[in-house]
Amino acid sequence: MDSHPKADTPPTIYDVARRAGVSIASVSRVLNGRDNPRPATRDRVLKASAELGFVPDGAARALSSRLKHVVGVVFRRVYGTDDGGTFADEAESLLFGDQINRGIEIVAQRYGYDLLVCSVNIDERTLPNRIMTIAGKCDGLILHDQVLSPAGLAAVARVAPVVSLAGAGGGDVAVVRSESADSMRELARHLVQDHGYRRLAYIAGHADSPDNVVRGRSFADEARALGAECLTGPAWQGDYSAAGGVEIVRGLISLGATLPRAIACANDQTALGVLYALAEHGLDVPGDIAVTGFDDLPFARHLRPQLTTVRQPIQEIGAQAFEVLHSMITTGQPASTTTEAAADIVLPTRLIRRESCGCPPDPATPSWRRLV
Amino acid sequence: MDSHPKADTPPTIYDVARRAGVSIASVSRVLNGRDNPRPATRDRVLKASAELGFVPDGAARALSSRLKHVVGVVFRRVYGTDDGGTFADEAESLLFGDQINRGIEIVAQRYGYDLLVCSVNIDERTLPNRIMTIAGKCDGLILHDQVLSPAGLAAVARVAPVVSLAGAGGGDVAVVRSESADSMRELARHLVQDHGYRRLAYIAGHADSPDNVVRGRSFADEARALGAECLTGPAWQGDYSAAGGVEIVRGLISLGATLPRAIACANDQTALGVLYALAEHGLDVPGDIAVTGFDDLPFARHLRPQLTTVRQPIQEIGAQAFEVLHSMITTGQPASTTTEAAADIVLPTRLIRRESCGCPPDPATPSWRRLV
DNA sequence: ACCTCAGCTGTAAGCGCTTACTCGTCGAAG
DNA sequence: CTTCGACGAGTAAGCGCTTACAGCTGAGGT
Repeated sequence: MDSHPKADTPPTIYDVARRAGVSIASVSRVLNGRDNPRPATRDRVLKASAELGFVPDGAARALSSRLKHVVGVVFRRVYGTDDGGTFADEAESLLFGDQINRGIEIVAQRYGYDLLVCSVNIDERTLPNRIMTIAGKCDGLILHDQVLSPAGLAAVARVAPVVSLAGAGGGDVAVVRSESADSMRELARHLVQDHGYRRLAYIAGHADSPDNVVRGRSFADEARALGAECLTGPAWQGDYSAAGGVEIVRGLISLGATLPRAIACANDQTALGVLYALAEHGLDVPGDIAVTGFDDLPFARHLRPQLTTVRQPIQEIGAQAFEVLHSMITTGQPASTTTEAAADIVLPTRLIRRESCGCPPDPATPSWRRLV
Repeated sequence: MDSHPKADTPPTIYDVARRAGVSIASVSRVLNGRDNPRPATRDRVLKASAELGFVPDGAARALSSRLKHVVGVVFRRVYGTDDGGTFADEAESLLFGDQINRGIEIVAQRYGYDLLVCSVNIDERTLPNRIMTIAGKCDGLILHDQVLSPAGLAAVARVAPVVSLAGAGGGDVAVVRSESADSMRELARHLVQDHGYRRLAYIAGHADSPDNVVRGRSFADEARALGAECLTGPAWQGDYSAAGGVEIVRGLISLGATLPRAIACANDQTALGVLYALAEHGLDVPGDIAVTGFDDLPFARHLRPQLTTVRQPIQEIGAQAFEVLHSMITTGQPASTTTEAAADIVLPTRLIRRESCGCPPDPATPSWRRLV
């Protein structure tokens, strides 16, 4: 341990070079694992570097190598509509987004990348600017659903490689999403054929979410094709939040509407809200009304009743997103499977039948929420 | 909208300068809001920049200005011990850490900073290296509790300004934490004097967490000073996780030990586990045994019974951490309140009396978890 | 003993941007 | 009408690193 008069400025590669008695090129080579330097040189450099506590400057490295080894991740901060306190902390719950980020991070680390995260409030005025700033600080961006309009997406894509999650893609924007149509059709079949429900409804998510559109249409089409009725429309327009689900059910009930026998929700959170509102009015699920979600977030199987839902490989989505982005970064732009358009990856989903649709409970799922 | 033959390389400040017919210096000045350039020049630059879709390169900017406008945030990824599935997804719940990050982010954005986040697994071999890499990519670091040893902390602090959360500080490492001693003493008084419990226990968190040590000692000392008994020691050594809480209670019960009348836990998560294990054995809380937590995470008031706990201003901790770090970055190192040692900020906490200690329930706290 | 070639190491040219310093220019004061 | 000052704009010097290319050294071939 030596202690040089602790310069006010951190040591640079020059300091290391001087101390080791070599050129900065050699230092760089050693530190980057090139095999040119011979052992003796390598050792001296390593020693000097350690003694100085040298840490290469990321900015300089990035500028020189044209690679920052940083990917930007932008997701929407959820400010749930405050429903009198019940779901006021919904924004604080771990949702979809955080899990995807975890997936991204895990793979990113394997490639030596770090995440520059940025949660935005959708109605921010300066949003485009902020995203551009982020873009300047990383090699590529992964944008969650609902953070930018297709036009905005295209604009960003002109600046850096972009992967959009479950959002609108096209142009140079790659997309990673999960299958929605088949599983929603399967859900409709399950509800209509297996349980015999004839009157269904679909509570939509954000109207401009491609995923939501597909889910709603597939579900409704299949249900109707099987001779069942499926309510949709403005009265069933949610916003992916639990509060939204509560709103809709309360509204319908207060209007004296006859609720359908089964309600399929655009996502688990909405289903959570629906479950709450239904319980509030003494309605039994699935006895009186069946409810289903989409996502299969961890809490889905801890609810009472356990939520029937469609499982998305959430972390896998993040992982895939990074893989795609990484290939775009290294190969230069669009990175596609084989064609020359941007990639569009669709991950498989699976219908998870639990109690809320009317199926028997799974005794193998313990839960403290069922006990306390 | 024009579309130049889309160069394979993004436009630089030179391209903008050429297009606007000015020097790069002027472009830089305009883009950085200096007021020198006169309106006419400014407009031409802005126009050219917009047409080209120019976004300044963060690395170059950082290298030149010596400021990256990025702060690194490192926190521990929780891989809860798998308790047979019940708490297997504990790691996936939004906990303490995420909320702090939110707080950091909010303030950081105000200063034009972005977050480079990195969740680490504590037993990672390459941890020090990875943190050093992160350090090279940002202007300063905020390290959550339990990610680095004091020695490791000191090492990183030699490379960049560091703020440690609720962890060990000292040297050049600033610390932001919340008050623990007073509130734990108050809790002890409440349990002993208000409720009349004579046999208490404290389930500890990680033994090397300064916060944990203070909490435990304060609680035990006060309880004993009031003539009550307070169990501590190896049998009560938890690890801040729900699974840990379950473990301890189960162990004690299976050993046929007589449980104390009240159990104070190092944090809410541990309390959650304790509640679970107690319910598992048909014990009533607070009827048979009172249980308290620390943190006041959102779920605390949704439990049945509602959890009595000590509220930490979680987001505020993050916000303060950024403020401190920011001043360290701008003023150069240690940034302290007045002295010349690194800052040590202590935020106030508050005892929240709810049901689990024996107090009457608060009817004003609605909760879907209490309904479903 | 000389030449060749291979393998290290050093030299230097940027990477894209900020900014001190210099140079013009134009308006106002003398 | 000359001189000075203020201010806008250009020039160029880095910021700390990577890397192509040049230079040097010694081993092996003839």
